[in-house]
Amino acid sequence: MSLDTAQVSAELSARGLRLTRQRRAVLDAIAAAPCSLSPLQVYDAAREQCPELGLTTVYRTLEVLDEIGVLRRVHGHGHCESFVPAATAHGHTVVCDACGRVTEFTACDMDAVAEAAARETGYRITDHFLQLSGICSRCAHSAGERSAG
Amino acid sequence: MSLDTAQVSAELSARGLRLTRQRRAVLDAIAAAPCSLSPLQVYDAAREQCPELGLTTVYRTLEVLDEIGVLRRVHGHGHCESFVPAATAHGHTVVCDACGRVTEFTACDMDAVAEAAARETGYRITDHFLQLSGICSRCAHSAGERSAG
DNA sequence: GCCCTTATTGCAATCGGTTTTCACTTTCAG
DNA sequence: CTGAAAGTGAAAACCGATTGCAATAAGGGC
Repeated sequence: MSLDTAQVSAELSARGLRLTRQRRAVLDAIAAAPCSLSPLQVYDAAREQCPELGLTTVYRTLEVLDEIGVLRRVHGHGHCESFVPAATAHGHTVVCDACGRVTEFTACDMDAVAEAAARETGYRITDHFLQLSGICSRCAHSAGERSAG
Repeated sequence: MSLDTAQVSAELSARGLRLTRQRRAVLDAIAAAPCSLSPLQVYDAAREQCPELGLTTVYRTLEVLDEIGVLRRVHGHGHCESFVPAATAHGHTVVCDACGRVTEFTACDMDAVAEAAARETGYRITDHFLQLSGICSRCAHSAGERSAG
């Protein structure tokens, strides 16, 4: 997914931070994953590229990368916190219940929902957290093949 | 909020479960709270009414009450899991960023959003988690008074 | 009321993820 | 090279959640 190393490096150094080998490994692990990863999963995956990586560093790195907007936190698959690459624009995520794959979508017409909710509750709505779940096309296909064959 | 003891008792006994002093304390604590409570907060609150209540029991009780639909889990205020009384129907929650108050709303036209997401991603959408956040009218008022006065 | 069965409870131990501490290493500017 | 600051890993601390287990309490039958 869209993880431009040069851009990340620029984002970091703009804040006096550095793109280290460990941070690169974390980034690569998340970019390569087909689904969201928990901190522990990031740790496991990134250690294949950087075996001396410590779990502490993973947590710190995830926090940094989330802060600068390179990663996005999602509530995924039983884990309260998992991480995916932040996509281009403001988007939401769909999680596949079968394989855990995370896909972003942008067709988010939440304005109508937010407005209706505001009318009903009297709140001034400032933010929303929306996450859909379902079955991705790949899993739907393989399930179809299995039940058909 | 709508926590009818008699009805809860019926729900429980229909499943061979019992409405104990401890469970009543948990229910009362959540019903009395103006916002969602984490398990630990429930523990603290309920112990005022039932000092010998154990934290273990709180966890087990929350699970039971969630299962029978008396409580609802929400993602609230930094806590991954908090609990509020379940309102009448299928609804979503708005959380006030200022005071933590949780209000349910039913105006949920997610079908359109889900359909758009399905078109865009190819997923078959089966479920959604939506939570809005903002400022409740009470907090909006007090903030307005403060800045105006 | 009493007895019996079974749900329920509290304590203490444990677990697992997260955070902190701290001494050491790396990076970068001068 | 040198110094300052960012970054790191291992171990310990932390903390919420879970589990095992013996004691307790609730509710039905009598």
